[in-house]
Amino acid sequence: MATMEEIAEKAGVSQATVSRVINGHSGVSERKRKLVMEWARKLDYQPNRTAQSLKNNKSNLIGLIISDISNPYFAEIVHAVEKEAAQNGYNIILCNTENNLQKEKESINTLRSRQVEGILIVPSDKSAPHLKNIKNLNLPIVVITQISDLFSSVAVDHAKGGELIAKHFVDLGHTNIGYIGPGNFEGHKKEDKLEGFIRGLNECNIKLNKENIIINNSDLPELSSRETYKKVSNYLGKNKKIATAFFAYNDLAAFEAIMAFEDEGYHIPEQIAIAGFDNTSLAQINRPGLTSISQPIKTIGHIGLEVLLKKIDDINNDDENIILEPKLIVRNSSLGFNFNQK
Amino acid sequence: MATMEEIAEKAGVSQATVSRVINGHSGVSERKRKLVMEWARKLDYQPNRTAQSLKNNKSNLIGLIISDISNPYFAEIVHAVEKEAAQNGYNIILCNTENNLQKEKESINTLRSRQVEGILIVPSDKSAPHLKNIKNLNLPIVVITQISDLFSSVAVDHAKGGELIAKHFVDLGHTNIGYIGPGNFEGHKKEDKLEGFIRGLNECNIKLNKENIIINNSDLPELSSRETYKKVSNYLGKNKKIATAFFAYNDLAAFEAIMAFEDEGYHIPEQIAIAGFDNTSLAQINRPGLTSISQPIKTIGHIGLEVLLKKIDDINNDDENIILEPKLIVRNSSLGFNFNQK
DNA sequence: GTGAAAGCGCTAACAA
DNA sequence: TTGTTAGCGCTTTCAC
Repeated sequence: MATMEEIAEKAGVSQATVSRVINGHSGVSERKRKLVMEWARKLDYQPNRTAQSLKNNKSNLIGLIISDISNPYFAEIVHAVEKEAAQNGYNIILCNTENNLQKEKESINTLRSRQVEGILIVPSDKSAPHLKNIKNLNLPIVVITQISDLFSSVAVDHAKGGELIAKHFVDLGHTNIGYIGPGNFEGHKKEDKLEGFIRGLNECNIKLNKENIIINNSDLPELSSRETYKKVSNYLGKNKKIATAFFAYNDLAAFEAIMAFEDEGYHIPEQIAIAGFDNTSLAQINRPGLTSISQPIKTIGHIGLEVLLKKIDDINNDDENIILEPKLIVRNSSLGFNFNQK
Repeated sequence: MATMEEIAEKAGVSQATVSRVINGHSGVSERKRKLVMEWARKLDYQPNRTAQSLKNNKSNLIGLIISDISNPYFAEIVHAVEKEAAQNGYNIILCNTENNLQKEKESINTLRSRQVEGILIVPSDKSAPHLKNIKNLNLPIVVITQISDLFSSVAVDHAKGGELIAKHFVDLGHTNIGYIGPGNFEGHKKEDKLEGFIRGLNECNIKLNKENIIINNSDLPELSSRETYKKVSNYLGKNKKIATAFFAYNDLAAFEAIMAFEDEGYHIPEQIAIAGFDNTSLAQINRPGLTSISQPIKTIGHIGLEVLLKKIDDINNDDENIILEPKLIVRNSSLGFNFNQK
């Protein structure tokens, strides 16, 4: 690729003058300006951003760490962030961690090495200890889709979302209710959705029976592992009095669960009501439509980057936790339940 | 962030010695090696990849240009490519073009500026003229998910996929058959799937009636535009003798079409058989399952990067078009059709 | 209005 | 075994 030096040579000016012209600085004679522009065009000059970064100590690069891009919800996040970043003159280096903490650590170091100006992260586990170490790094970090007590963050109130589902089930008349997903039972990691769900049920004087909590703490990619499917099948094999309504911690898990239920002969939604979380395109497309909690994805991407840019501008900016409202989207997967069945 | 210079100062050695130690070169005394390593650790040294890139003229960066990351199929591609790249010591700069040719052009220039060593691209339109200009750029480019006559490429045989669907429909007994998607009718861009579909039908002596071709050439993001939905609704409003089986050019379009059909009172699959393309997770999850053409995503990502790395290694390597076999995945969206209906 | 020169952090050739 | 030095492509200061 052509360099300023080459243009300078062709145009018979100094390399400094070429720099001035390319960057639109004033104080260059019209004659030379034109000459330089012409040669730049002829040689198809593209500024070397690596050299610029080194010199300016500014990379215009953002790191984006995602736990599982195969999940359509996270793909939408990537979409929103990339778009927003491009509009602000930034490029995205994407790191997919596959929910692997080790990869997450490595990604952060790689991105630091790459001189990214900041990192947007969807952490595998927001309470993981290694995140504390980065706190003192002087590297702007914003957590998205989860509220963080360590960094600035932008997310919906997951607990509130769980609560909405709980009340929805209770409103419909369910009393024997279950949950499918990761959770903080038995030493597992904290899951706000589950806590909110339990709180919501408790407020209606309903208890979440421990037997109806199907814990899935797989760190494997969602769909391919079929972890949820297995756990649900296992649950159905062991329990006589199965719950009539289940809250699955995300849409993907909900669909896996639905498959397991149906393969065991249970009809959805007539015999079992189910709700998911994220309101992905799948929830809308599927028949019956999946009741789910919608998160304002674009807003999360948009504000997430905005907060990050503010931090980049001044690292001493106070951390802020932007909490957005989840919205219950009711579809037939919960409405179609038949209370008159034997 | 700490630099080699700082480590050198602390350790009382020259910066060159620090470089030798960090890069594991031989010819450094054990004493100094340990000293340097210790200070590197203490200062949490991370090599500045920008400086390395500039010096070595090697960025270890790959550009990945995707037309629409919101499409789960492309998200899977990104997943596969990122994984493969990371394993080879490369990072990915992601550019989403939203099927916008202008953005595609800009992305390519941005990536060149960023000194990427090569580009993996899912082109919006593989016959777009601007791609020819990049051909002479000396920049390794590999097209994925489509076969290209300009660059190395890795993809399934889309025409073959269309053909498989055609034969499947005919095997089932359909004679009045339709297509939904972009195509080369009326000056629209070339679509291999459609051509293969038509060829497959012709071989069975069935003609694709022009009225049953629902052309959707939207450049907008797939799901949100609801372009396909509108086109299908429009088709249903105008036609009396609607086809009994439709091939939609991708799963997303198939689902949009299904919604349109159902909203107009047609039952899927009893009254209309439908098949998609890509075999996304949605196809499997949805009830009825969507008959679709499966593409070996991981293989495409894997081989795509492999071919690109070969080109990076030697730009004079011959172009190669790796054509993979599509596979027909039959599900109820086509099997459940009822031929006995009035 | 213009050019010479320093320097961003690093690698590698050369000298000692 | 070690240090000095040039230079990757660029921006910017300084001197003319």
